[in-house]
Amino acid sequence: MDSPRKRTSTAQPRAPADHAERFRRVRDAHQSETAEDYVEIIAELIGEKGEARLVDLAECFGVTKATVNNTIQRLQRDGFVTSEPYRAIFLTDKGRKLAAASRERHLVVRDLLISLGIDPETAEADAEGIEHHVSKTTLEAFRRHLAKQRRPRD
Amino acid sequence: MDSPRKRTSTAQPRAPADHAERFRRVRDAHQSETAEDYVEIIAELIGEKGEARLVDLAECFGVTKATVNNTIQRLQRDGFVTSEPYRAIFLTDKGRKLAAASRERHLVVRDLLISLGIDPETAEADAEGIEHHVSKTTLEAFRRHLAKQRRPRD
DNA sequence: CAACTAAGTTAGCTGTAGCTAAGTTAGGTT
DNA sequence: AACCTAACTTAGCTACAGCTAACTTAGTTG
Ligand SMILES: [Mn+2]
Ligand SMILES: [Mn+2]
Ligand SMILES: [Mn+2]
Ligand SMILES: [Mn+2]
Repeated sequence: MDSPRKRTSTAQPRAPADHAERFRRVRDAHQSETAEDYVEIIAELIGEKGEARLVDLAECFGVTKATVNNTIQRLQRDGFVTSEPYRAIFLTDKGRKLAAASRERHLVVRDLLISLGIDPETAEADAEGIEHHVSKTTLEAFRRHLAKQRRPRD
Repeated sequence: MDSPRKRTSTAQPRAPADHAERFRRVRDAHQSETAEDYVEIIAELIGEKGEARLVDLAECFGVTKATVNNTIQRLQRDGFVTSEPYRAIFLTDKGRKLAAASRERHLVVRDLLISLGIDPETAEADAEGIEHHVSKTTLEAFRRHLAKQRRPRD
């Protein structure tokens, strides 16, 4: 007598306090967040050093190797990476796709912040959190704004 | 032989892959997030209906009453709210302060998104997640941008 | 004033994400 | 070939944040 998951989905005339759906989306974003950051960094490491080792990830995220190990197992379970005991970590196709999209979005968010006059250091830091909450629509708007900036008078 | 918390803090010449600190900040933001959203909504409910009831919060966040109950206990433990069994929930001074700051920031973030041409619906939704990752510096830049927009030629 | 119901509470479960401590393995050095 | 050590794994813990199911209370209503 309590399950809050269903929502009539009939696109009602504007429910009073329709906060719930928004908060649900934020919670969803938090779920995807770890995967997005991991595959992005893994792709980066593979690009830079040829392979992604657990110890590099630990250093990169500022967590212990044990934590990374757990996370990698979850990512493997969810089909983003493959890895055999004591070996490097690889991306699946699904992982590579997510990595590419995440990287793109990350850069757009960072550049947008910079375009608003924020210093690159802060922009990079804030982008790391903001990126996961930027919808397709908003990302598009960010891209448009950047394009406009680049050629002010067209 | 593994604790990743310390960082020499000597402000080194730019460590290679200084990602760690950024991710730490994102994790911190996630910790404060629940408190920020709750006090904001509680303040809103008190403003609108005179009091904030557990059942309203549950509806608002789209979670069960049991979940809200847990959260309120944590918020009480952390000094943001007071509440006695079967009674309404009130904000402490600390809670009211956090609520005011959160609301302010929320509005700035939302308005900034709108000012970039994003529809209010999407802006509101994305702001709900983004707000928690916007630093003081970035918030200031957002405010500046909004001021500039409002009076285009000064 | 009794009874019903909505609101709130409690107990007990799940999964994520972090940690420490202790053990194992792979691969380079001698 | 043996050995060291860094890399990795495992086990076992914590807190947060969600859930269901069952229970209790407060307040309204007949
Ligand atoms: Mn990123
Ligand atoms: Mn990120
Ligand atoms: Mn929020
Ligand atoms: Mn908010």
